[in-house]
Amino acid sequence: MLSQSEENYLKAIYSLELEKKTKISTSLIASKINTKASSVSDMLKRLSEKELLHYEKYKGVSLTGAGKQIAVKIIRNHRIWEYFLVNNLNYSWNEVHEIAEQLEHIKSDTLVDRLEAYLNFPKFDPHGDPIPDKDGEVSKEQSRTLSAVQEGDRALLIRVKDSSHSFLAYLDKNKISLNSEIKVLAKESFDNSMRIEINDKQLTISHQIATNLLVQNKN
Amino acid sequence: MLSQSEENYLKAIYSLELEKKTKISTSLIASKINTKASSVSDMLKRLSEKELLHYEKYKGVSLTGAGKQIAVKIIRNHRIWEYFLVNNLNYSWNEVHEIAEQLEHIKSDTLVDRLEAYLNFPKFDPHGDPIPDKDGEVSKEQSRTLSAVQEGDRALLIRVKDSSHSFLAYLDKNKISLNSEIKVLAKESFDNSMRIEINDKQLTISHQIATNLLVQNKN
DNA sequence: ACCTTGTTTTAGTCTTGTCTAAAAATTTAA
DNA sequence: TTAAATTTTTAGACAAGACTAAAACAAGGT
Repeated sequence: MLSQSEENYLKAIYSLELEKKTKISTSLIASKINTKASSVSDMLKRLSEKELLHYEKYKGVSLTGAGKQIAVKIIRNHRIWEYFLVNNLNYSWNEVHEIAEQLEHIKSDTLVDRLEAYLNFPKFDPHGDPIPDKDGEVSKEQSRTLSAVQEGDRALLIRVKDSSHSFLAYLDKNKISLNSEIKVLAKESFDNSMRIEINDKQLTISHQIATNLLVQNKN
Repeated sequence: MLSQSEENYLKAIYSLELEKKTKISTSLIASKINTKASSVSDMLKRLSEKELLHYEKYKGVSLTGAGKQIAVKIIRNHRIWEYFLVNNLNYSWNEVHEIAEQLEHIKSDTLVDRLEAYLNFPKFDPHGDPIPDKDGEVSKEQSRTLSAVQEGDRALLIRVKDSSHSFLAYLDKNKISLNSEIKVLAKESFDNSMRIEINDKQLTISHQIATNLLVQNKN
């Protein structure tokens, strides 16, 4: 049985492996989970003894199959709990992260599966992130960032890349919500900002914002 | 912010204060939470520094107001989560304890209150134990143990004193469930066992069992 | 190849919570 | 009211997980 701390390391390493294509370094992990490189070093040793990751001193790490499986399970737990908090307990999408960070570590062979069934097997969490099924399979949807959309085109906002409180609060303030249609009115080539229309309102957003919004083609 | 361990000590001491009228000793706490007296001694020192209990060496402990408040909050959390697990996720009453032991420690100012509202403010958990409200108030119902019921009388089973897995499994096996009417057919004065009728079945139960079943008068 | 810089690891310390063994205090009992 | 038995506390160790400071290593530039 793993500790919460160990689970958090696996989760962090997993998501780093997805976002960076390179080997994962000690300091990268340290900055991800807000700790010191020396602490990470200690933990990597422990996790590699448990065969949850491959670790060669100074060479970086990669998760083993077993490690990946646990990481996905924790992410699954997290997203299902977030769905519950937003849909059933009326939390808004920027309030749920801290609570789900705790709930994801509850140890039970059946709890999350039953919760998932109770919620009718949701496919995506409140931020549009896909919920892995019991076997860790993720239903892949093809999406691209809003910044890749051509001038004049329309697209459907289906997911946010950044789930930080401040980003979500910005979106709420500007009435940008999932499943809204976005039309790209103009792109400024100088700074890559863009003018968009969403829910009948016009708005200028920076490149930073646009790369954190994931969209699908309108069907 | 308290650790889970600290919260568990407070909870244990609180329930000992309710069941025993005497001062609570180190070894009593140790046996309640399955640890060693020396560990308890250490923890009592820490908790009394935090003003959560009164502690004089060799003299036993009692909770302060602040300590009691925290203990009640944890118990409230526990019972609301148990209610959710049984009523919404279809767990049976003997499966929920371990999971609720974890869920009760989730830190959030709003989570349990919202869950309580979602569940429509239940007054009792699946074992018939009363759920304290937000301010720690418990709606007191008057009950007595089944063993106090006179021969020939009827009563309503409203609560179980022992929530151990084995006791609950025994009750399930014998189709004894909350809110069933029980008629006391005969009492054996030699060993205080009794013959009862419940749900149209007759059954002989030991004194031990009878003292763990709490009943109310039939109205 | 060598030096400088930056990253990673090691060594040693701290805290929380546990344990065992031994000492101190209390209670019981003769 | 002393001695014996029991309970409680202290002392010292250990494990997990974090930190700081120092040492070891890797890499890039010259």
